[in-house]
Amino acid sequence: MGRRNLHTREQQTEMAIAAAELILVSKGLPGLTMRKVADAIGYTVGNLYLLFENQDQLLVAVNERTADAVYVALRDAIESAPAPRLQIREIAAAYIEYAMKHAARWRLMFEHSLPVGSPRPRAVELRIKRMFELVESGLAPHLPDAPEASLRLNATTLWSGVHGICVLAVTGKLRWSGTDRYRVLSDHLVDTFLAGLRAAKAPD
Amino acid sequence: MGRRNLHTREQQTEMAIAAAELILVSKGLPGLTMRKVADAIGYTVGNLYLLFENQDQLLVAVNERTADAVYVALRDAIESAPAPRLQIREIAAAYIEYAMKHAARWRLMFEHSLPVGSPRPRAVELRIKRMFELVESGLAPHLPDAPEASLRLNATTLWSGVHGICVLAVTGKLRWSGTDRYRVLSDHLVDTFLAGLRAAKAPD
DNA sequence: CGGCAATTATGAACCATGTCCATTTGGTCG
DNA sequence: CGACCAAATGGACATGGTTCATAATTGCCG
Repeated sequence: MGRRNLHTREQQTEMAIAAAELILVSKGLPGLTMRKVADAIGYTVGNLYLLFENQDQLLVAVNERTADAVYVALRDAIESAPAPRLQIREIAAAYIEYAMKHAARWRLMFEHSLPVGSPRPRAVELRIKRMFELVESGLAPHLPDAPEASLRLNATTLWSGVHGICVLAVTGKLRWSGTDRYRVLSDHLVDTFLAGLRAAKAPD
Repeated sequence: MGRRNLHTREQQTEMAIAAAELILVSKGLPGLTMRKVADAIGYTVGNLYLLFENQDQLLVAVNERTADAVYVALRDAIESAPAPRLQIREIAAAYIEYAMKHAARWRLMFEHSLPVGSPRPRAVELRIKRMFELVESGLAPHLPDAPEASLRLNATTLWSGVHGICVLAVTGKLRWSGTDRYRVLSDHLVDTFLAGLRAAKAPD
C-alpha cells in the first residue's frame, strides 16, 4: 500500500500517542511495543518511524501529554479550593490523587530517561516548571513579602516533599508503613511545613 | 564443557551480581543484558539461568545489595553526627549523597518493578522498612513521649519528603529550579518540619 | 483523460535480547 | 577403570527496535 490519505501525519501522531497511552495503562511499560502501537492504529511499524524518530521519542510525546494533564488537574484543584489558605493542601492532594489514578503514565514521566547525551526534552521540563510555579503561587500567601529566592526555595522544598509521598505511594512502598491513607500524609506534611514557616517568621 | 568446579554456585551468584552492578553503573539499565553479565563472569547465558530464575530476579538481587549499602550509609551518618539533634539532618544528607553518587543503582531500587502478580520481594521491603526505623529513631528525641503511631506518621512523612528531594535530584528535575545544592533543600525541609512539630507541641 | 513523478506506506529483513533445553563434558564413586 | 550424575554449554526460538528497498497511491501536467 502507499499513500492512503486516511489520516494526516498529525492525526496519525495523535492516534499513536493515544494508543500508546492505552497500552501503557493496560499492559504497563513492558507491554508497550512499537508493533503493538502500530497495530492499534492500523498502520505498520515502519510507518511509526515516519512519525517518531524512535521509541524514546514516542515516550517523550506521551510524557508531554501527561504533564499537561497533571497541570490541569492541579489548576482545577486550586480554583475549587474552599479557601486560599487551604490551596496548598488541595494541590498536594490533587497531585497524589492524579498519580495514583494514572500510575503508569505518571511513573513513565519520572522514570523514563533518554540515553545519556541526548538533550533533555524541553517541553516536558517546561511543564514541570510551570507546575512548580503553581505551587509557588499557592505558597505566596503564607510568605508575605518574602524575597523571590525564598519563595522559590520553599516551593521547591515543599513540592519535593509532596512528590516524595507520591513516589512511594505509587510504587507501593508506603503500604507496610501502616499509613496508606495518603491524604493524611500530604496534609500532615503541608500543615507541619507551614507551621514551621510561621514559627520561623515570628520566633519565640 | 561440563562441571568445571572453578566456583561454587554461591560464588557464581556473587560474581554475577557484582558484574551486574558494574555494568549498571557504566552502561545504565538498558546496557545490562544477561549476555553481558554472563560474559563478564566467564560463563554462558544458559548458566545464568541456573543462578537466577530470570532477569528480574537478578535485578532484585542487585537491589538487595543496594538497600544494604544505603542502610549502612545512613547508619554511619547517624553515628558520626555531631549532636543527636542534628542526626536527622545528617541522615537526610547521607541519603541524598548516596543516591547522587550511585544514581543508577539507587534508581533501579525504586524504579524496577516486577511483572504484575509476582510477589513483592520480601527482602527489599524489609530493608526499606529498617531504613524508616532508622529515621524514627532519629526523630524520637524531637517528639518526646509521643505515641508510637504519631512517631511513625511523622517519620513516614518526613522521610517521604527527603526521598522526594532525592528522586528529583537524581533524575535531574531540580536543576532548572535554581536550587541544585541539595543539601540546602534537605536541611531546609528537615529544619522547617521540626520547627513545625515544635510549634504544634507548644502552640502560641 | 491518461500517464508520470512525488509521496506514502509497506513488509521483510537485520540484529540484539530473554529464555529454554537437548547435549556434552567433567568429576566422582564403586 | 567405567558408569553415572551434576554442571555447563551452545544453539534454537520468539519477540522487539530499527532500517530500507519496494510497492501502492495520489495529484498534477499536459
